[in-house]
Amino acid sequence: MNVDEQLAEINRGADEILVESELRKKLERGAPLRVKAGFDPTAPDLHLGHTVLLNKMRTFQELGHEVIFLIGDFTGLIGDPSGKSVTRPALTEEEIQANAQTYKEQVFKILDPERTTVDFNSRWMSDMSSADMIRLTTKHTVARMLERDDFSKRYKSNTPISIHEFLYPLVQGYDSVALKADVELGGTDQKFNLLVGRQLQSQYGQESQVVLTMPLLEGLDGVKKMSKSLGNYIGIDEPANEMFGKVMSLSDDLMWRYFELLSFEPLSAIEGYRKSVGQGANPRDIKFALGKELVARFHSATAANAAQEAFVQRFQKNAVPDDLAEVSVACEEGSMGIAHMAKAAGLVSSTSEAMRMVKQGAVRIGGEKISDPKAIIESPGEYILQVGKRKFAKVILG
RNA sequence: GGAGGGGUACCCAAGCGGUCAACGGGGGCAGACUGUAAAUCUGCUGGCUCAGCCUUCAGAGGUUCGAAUCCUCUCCCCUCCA
Repeated sequence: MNVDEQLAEINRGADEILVESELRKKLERGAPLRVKAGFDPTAPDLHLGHTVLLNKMRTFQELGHEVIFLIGDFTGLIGDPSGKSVTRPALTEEEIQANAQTYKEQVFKILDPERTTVDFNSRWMSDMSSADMIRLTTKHTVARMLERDDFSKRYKSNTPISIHEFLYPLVQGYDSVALKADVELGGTDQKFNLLVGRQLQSQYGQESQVVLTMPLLEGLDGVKKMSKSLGNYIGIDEPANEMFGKVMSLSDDLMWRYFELLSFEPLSAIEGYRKSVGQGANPRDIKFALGKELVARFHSATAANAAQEAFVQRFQKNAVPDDLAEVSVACEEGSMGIAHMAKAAGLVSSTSEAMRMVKQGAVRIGGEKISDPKAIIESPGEYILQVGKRKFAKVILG
């Protein structure tokens, strides 16, 4: 692939490339580039938001470059303040190790293991002497540090900034020095940190890395960025049906954003989808395609078809799922109140909630709606119990 | 070290002696509708042996017939001054 074609691939979906002419120069040398991306070890599970970046890393691999998946286990001790207006609590050593392990297990669903180096920045940071750390801090100024958006905001509004927060960009930047990175990828929220890397490299006498930022993927709510802590995510380890269902729960508008950042389909195909919806096609069917593509990527094509089929059965035809969980509920009195049964079966978290569900008409037994919160169910017996549209169980009373 | 402002349900945020299981918003859940777990509308959102009862308003005491609301002490957070 020639340089122009490579650049086009690299550009797809990217927010910014700083500086593109430098990237071109690096590519023209023909040697594999060292492409680095750092991951914060806070989230134990990768979600689709992370894969925006991983997909781009994969693109580099396909173009023959070397990718370094850097786990910021040392920086995790600091806690990146990016995008937050408050200091984040630092993680413990144990938490970081456990999370890092999970990362390793998951990234190869997307990345090619042959062309990936997994590294930890504690490797060079843990043993850095205090003197070297001070030398590192001489490479940057407070004024420049305060250029960073959230620092300057906090500074102006008299919100505290801890000294150690200044170290985060410096350490991340130093990682690029230690790794002699040619390119660093990151979310748009990482732009400042990535640029510090460029600066430090030249201070340490290296050629500066090229910075490539990717947009942040919005979570299921369509507003906030996808994150584990906000609960608005689709994890790449989730069961196929769950993943498919979550894709279907995206609003029709948000679906396009997901196509843009997650789909591997050519841009022209996506444009075609847009047109067809404009001409009256059901957005649901386009969402099916997206759901299938993603489920196929993380599970298999078979699983993707099954997931769609299950979805159609359950929500379009109101069928009871066939992979019903069986729950045995002990009952000595010969009968049991509906609310207690739902609670015992684990479909609701409290009997109070069960009562509410019944009053709202959300509870069915064998397809029959139960409207009396005090309904008595005979024991022994087997019942298909349903709470809401999504929670089912085969309850064996006895 | 000094001065001041705060800690209320999942989150934000009212309340400032009884009518408070606690306004409002967000989130979540449910129902209706539908072209989907989209959108929209409506309801619910501490627990229980549920027309009743029990435990909540940072923690511990106290005043009172009665406190989230008043008093005392403790813990935590924030701002300003030094």
